[in-house]
Amino acid sequence: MTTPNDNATCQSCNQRFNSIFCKAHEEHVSQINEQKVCNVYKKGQTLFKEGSQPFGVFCVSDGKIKMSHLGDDGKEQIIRLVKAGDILGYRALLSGERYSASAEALEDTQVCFIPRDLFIKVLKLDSNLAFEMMKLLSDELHRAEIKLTHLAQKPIRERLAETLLFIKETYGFEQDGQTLNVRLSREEIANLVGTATESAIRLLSEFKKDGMIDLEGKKIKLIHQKELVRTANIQD
Amino acid sequence: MTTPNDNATCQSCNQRFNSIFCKAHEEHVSQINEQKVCNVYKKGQTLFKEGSQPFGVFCVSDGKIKMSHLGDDGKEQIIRLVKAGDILGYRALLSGERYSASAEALEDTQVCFIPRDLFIKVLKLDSNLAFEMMKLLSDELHRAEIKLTHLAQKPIRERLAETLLFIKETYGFEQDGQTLNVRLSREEIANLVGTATESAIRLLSEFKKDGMIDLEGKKIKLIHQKELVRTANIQD
DNA sequence: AATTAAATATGATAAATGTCATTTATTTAT
DNA sequence: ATAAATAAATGACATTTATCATATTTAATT
Repeated sequence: MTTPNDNATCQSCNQRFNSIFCKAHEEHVSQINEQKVCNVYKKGQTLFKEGSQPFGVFCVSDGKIKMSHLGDDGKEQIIRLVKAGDILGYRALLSGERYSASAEALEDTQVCFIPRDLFIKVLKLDSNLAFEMMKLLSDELHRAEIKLTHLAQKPIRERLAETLLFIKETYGFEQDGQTLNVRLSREEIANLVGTATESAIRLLSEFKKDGMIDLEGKKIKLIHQKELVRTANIQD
Repeated sequence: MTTPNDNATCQSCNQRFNSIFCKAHEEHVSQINEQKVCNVYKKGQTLFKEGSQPFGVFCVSDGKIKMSHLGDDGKEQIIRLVKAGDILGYRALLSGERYSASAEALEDTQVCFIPRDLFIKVLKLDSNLAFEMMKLLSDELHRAEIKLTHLAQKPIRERLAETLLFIKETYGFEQDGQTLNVRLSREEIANLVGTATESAIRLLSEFKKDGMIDLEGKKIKLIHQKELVRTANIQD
């Protein structure tokens, strides 16, 4: 939580026009405002767990969250990185299923909870919101399909480079314009890439040796982005 | 096209209540009926190509279609199997992007085309349809995320078994109750699993030797499903 | 500050999977 | 029906990646 956020009301929320609610009718926003329940999750805290019942959606006003599946052998696969302005928990809700992923705060995070019935009601009344929701789902589906293809076809080196660039796209840089604005363990990076922790560590070291990145504890600097892009070998 | 289908009108279409339009208002169905353009695609024909502009959505009244990405090195990754009652082309349309996948008929297929503006208009007016659409997108997203996790974590043997079961779920069996009701090349099966063609071939032979399946040209019989399920090692 | 625990790093090795080459079978075209 | 082309099968081998062991560094706890 770097930027302080007045999320006393949804109307005055920093993320008001940086969210799925950007085109929602004012009246609906105010209804959401009245029923929302705000909360802070400390780094490492769980918002919800795979297998539990969704009772609404979460709207992030500040902070960072990872969403992940637990694979059969207990290995975590991170499927989404959530940032301020994003909502989460909608997938299971709209499918009418239990959560298929868990959500955990990557840093202290401020979140508002919107109850199920209200969210559904507003979605029904506000076609702008409904279309934004469909666009969000479609975009996520696209991302998932691309990732799926890359997991099937691209070597780990390329996927790691791509992942670093994806983290940058999501969370951006710190003030220095180089350091990724999130702290992830090597294991988390591996679970994002879809590889063994040791392989991720090894390749990060290589990337450093090759002068593409710099490592300092959990800080990762992208010092030669062009080369990273080339390494990622992205066509789409 | 095994079952003959009177798709003269959407109202009388076999798939009327087996599609996303099941809960749509009659009036909207009739509007779609008036503007739809029906078409037959022969086996191997392309409905649309990755990179081209979507002008509407396709609704399958009979037949089978594969949707696939072309990976960077030109290798096909099959991301969806489409059957009668399904719609396709909605992902790109709702994202406002060009197609990110190509669609090709796996057998002679009957399809109706619904123009973009009408589809959007009906989605806007018919909240039941909009919710069905969101559910469809959410379900597809779920599937993609599970697949992504399995690609990252499960060995090919398990993924192949899972794929065979997935084909069964999608297209079912022939009259004998054992033969998968679709003809796919070994290469296509590999591109569904996310592996090299030779690996798919080898493992299919093993499955046969192990008595789980029977192979006869492109016919695949699941003769010991229980064991296949065990091999797939599915937890979710 | 000292101790313990956890995370990161690195080497050695094994296992999984892909690639290439070749044979055999099947399909398609003439 | 025969030839040509394509797909399937199989072996040999190379490459990639995971696993295990261990060392080193960093962070957490007393």
